Amino acid sequence: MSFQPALPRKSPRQKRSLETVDVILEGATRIFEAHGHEATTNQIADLAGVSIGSLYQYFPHKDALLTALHERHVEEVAAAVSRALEPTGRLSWQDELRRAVKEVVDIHGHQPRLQRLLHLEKPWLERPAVESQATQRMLADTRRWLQRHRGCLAVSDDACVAATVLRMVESLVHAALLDPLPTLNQNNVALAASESVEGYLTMPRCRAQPADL
Amino acid sequence: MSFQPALPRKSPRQKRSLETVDVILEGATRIFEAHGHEATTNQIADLAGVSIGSLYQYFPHKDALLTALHERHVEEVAAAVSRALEPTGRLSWQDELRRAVKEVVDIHGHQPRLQRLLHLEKPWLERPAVESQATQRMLADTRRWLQRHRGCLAVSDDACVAATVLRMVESLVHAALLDPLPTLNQNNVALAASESVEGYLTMPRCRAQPADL
Amino acid sequence: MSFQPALPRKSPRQKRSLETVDVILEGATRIFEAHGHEATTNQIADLAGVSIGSLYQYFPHKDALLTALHERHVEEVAAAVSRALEPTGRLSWQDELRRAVKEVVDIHGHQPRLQRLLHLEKPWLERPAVESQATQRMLADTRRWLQRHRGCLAVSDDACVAATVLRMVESLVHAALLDPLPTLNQNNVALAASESVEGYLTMPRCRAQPADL
Amino acid sequence: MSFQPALPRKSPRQKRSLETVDVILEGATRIFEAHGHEATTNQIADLAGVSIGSLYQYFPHKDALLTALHERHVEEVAAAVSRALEPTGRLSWQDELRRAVKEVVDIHGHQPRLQRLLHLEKPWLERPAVESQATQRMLADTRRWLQRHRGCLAVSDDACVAATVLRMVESLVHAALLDPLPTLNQNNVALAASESVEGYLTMPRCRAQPADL
DNA sequence: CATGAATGAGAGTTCATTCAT
DNA sequence: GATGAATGAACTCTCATTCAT
Repeated sequence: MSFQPALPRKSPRQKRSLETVDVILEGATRIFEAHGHEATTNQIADLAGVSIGSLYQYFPHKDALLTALHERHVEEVAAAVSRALEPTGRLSWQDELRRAVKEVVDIHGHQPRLQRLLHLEKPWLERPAVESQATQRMLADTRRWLQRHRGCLAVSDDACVAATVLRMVESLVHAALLDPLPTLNQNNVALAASESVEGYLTMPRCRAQPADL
Repeated sequence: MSFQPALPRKSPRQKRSLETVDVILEGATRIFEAHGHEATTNQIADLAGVSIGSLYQYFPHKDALLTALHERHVEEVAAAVSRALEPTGRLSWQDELRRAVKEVVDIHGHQPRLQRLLHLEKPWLERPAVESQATQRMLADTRRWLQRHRGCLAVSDDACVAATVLRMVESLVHAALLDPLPTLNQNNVALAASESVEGYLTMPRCRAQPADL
Repeated sequence: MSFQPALPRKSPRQKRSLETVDVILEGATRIFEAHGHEATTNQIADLAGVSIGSLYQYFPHKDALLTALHERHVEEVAAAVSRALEPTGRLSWQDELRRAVKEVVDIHGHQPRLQRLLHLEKPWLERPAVESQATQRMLADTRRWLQRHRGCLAVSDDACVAATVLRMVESLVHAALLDPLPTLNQNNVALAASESVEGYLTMPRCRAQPADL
Repeated sequence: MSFQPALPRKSPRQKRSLETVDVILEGATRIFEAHGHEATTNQIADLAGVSIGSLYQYFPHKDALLTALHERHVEEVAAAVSRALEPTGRLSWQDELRRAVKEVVDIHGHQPRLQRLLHLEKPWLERPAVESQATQRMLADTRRWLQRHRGCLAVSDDACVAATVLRMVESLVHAALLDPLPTLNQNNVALAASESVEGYLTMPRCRAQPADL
């Protein structure tokens, strides 16, 4: 996965630089996961075995670390979704869906606290191009998948449904992993999410609008 | 709605005290909404028009403010859901559902950033009893509603479905308000959420488990 | 023991007032002993079962509490010394001395931390008249005792020797109680102090001054 | 005198760091002497001409400054005593004693208020190893001195007598410097202390225990 | 390029004291 | 007189960031 830190002070062109960036992000992952937003840049540099000065060589400020981690995460999810929704020919649309959901659940299981942080801090981070690109890719992949199965699904507004589906999965997964209820936790999110989406995609689309809301 | 601040240093017994607590939480709401976790206790006290000392007389530390705000929010949502899901006789289950979703959307529309903050910090706040009580109440209300409409819905595992439904609504609403996509934003969350839930509740429950995931 | 608080805002003329003052000083003793200078006026008022406002009715500021406690202590020591050094006729001067030392040790054993605080903060407290009076009394008592035993002791400069003797006892007792060494602690201060004084009082007074210091 | 700050956050490895530590302790000495425990970490940093951040890089909290100063003081006294009690061959034991006492008096004359503060806080400071080592050294030096003069002194329990002697000197010096009486002040402590010790060391050791105390 | 000592604005919090009730 | 809610100056300590070495 080719990766560029957000607004890097200096582009890591040499091999050692790339390793340094990696080692820093590794440390950042661990420290943010452990301490949330309280994590300090010095802790991160220490854990990474790098001087604080070097850290600031590659990341101009603390949020750049989160931005970079967020990019990585989005890329990872987008890649997984892309893979899972590729046409197989062998699987039913339901199974393809479940496969995709399972991938997403797995990815989010690793660093729940960091995920939460990324997810919720997002609006205040500088959004690098790569982020929306990945999002666009996921939306496009999902739309293609919907179209491929248009026979079974009878969905009219592709774009809107794709967005809703992605959000449903993302949201339920985040919620279940980070704030589990006795009856909705890590073990059954995947099922619940898949079922929700299936239900949503197969519901009768034609209904009367509600009367007096 | 009877309200108790989390772990108050000194329980406010006199009328003046209660007003002080209220005015502080009012200020906290506004400042947290404006500045997120960067909000300063001094800013809050200032906006509330009380001295910083008074703030600390009722809230032993900054997080206690968030805890109290969280309680209030949970109570508010629970009350709204309870109200919306009450038997009407006049409305279809779909309309009752939409009414409830709309309430939830409205509540979350007020202070989106604060909501996000509460959501982010929640797992590290001291959870007061009232919180889980409200959650329990919502779950119970939802189960009762499911049972009332069991004719149309044919749901087997009440508890699990109720939790999933609540989570779907909460999650989609949060996501759409706080990280809107072009095709899934404030204007159509309510619809998308209602549709998702409807789909989920009406999907054919009997299916073979997937083969090779 | 008739007692007047230092600079009382209002003289406690009525019985209830006297009780209040007493109860406050009781609380102050316990809190200062437990927390040293960190003790807060609110803690003291709480423990005394009195409102903070009432405390300030009788003691215009925090140090006034220490001043009052110091007075009480000095009075107590002076009274004990006075009693112990009274002519008995039955006891040798050594035994009278030991009796006095023992009294002093006993008094200081009660609240060592408070004693230390009083002793070391003393120069920054406002010295009420009663304090130096008590000190004068002790010095006078000691001089009288020296004179009574002048046959055995052959002391020339009464005043200076009396001061030194008092200081030796006070100092050794404080040091041994508050910063005990393995070989000089609560159990043997009394003996060590008595011996020191005995040695001092019986040493040959006529000596050449040191040569080249 | 090799010196280590108490529990340093970061051990100063470079020359610059060592200078910083020194300059901070210099400032701390002056400010504590001037203001007692009211001294402010910011005042100290200011006077030292370093930022408050630097201060906290080497001293994890305010008390660590006192701990470090205490160490320095103890080391200084121990070194002085050691030097003064070294065998000379030329001087009588009385003169050696007086020389030692004079050294101790001189050291304590420099920052009386700081000495007092150290003495007051001592039991609540974290005692670094160096402290008790210095104390042990002083005790050992004193015992050796006692033994060297055992011909004149006929002391049986070395350890106990050494502790008592050290305490006598320390205590009298503190008392006279910090709470002088008209007849026992800076000018004659040295004499009074020496005399006390002489008397103590030459008193007849064999006595009957007191009858009825 | 790497290092890590230095920076300092500003955060959270305390507590002696006042004064309206 | 008694109460205790209110005050706010002042404190300790943190941590993102810089820059001389």
